[in-house]
Amino acid sequence: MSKNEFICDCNVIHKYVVEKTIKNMPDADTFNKLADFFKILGDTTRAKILSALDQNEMCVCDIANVLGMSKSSISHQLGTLRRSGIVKCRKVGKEVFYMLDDDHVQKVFEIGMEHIEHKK
Amino acid sequence: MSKNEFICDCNVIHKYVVEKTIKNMPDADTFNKLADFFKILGDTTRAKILSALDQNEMCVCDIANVLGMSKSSISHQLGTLRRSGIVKCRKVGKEVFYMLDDDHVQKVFEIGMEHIEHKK
DNA sequence: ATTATATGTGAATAACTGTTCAACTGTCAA
DNA sequence: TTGACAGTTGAACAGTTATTCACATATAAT
Repeated sequence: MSKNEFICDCNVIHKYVVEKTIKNMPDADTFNKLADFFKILGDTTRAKILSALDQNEMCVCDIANVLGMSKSSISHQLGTLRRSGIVKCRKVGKEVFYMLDDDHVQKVFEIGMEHIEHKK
Repeated sequence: MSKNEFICDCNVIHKYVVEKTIKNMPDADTFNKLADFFKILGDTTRAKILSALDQNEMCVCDIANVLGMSKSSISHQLGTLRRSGIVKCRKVGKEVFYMLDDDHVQKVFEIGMEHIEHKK
């Protein structure tokens, strides 16, 4: 395999490792979904929302009060979380109660916390 | 507690829940660090880099080839990962070999993957 | 010393994202 | 029906970020 078969502007130093690693890499679609999932968690506001919902289901107004932020901002973020399948909601009269859709989120959170603690 | 004690523009509907949740929320610094950690994982390029490094330690050039991207781009991202304490490196002559710093990253990745699979 | 190669980095650009604002929908109560 | 309120949403703005480009640094080989 010559250097010209590679897309990038490098020489190949460790051909075997490169080829083996390429072979074992998940496909692009998986990485996109995975990155999108972590991107959702990678925002302070959304992280706080999820932490709050991990304790109780709550309406938009409650969450806004817990976080000390506007309803609009929270609603936008809840929309993002809902479209990503991370929270779901139920409507009761004028209010909309949000809750975690999935317990994977909780697990990921816990390990993230462990990481933070470990780095202190 | 009157509505005026709250920062946001809402009335409080479920006072008990709000107060209890505020009491149990981790502090702001923790959320910032947690969000920063997930933000790092929430990028396709960095996710691919970490997935590759989970298989082998690799030099910048190898990673660039595995991902089909420029050395410069990869080096920038590795700098970000290094400054976040997620990867570390060792220098051997002209080459710099990168590796995962911490096995928490691997765990988080696995659970993220599970989440993706679960949602299919 | 000079050259080639591996990597790092600052500046610039383009794309993305979170919050605010204003307007809107839908529901309840009078 | 009218008013009040919970929530949603689109547009705009400001801030952030990923990649590219050009150049700088460091090491090895000649």
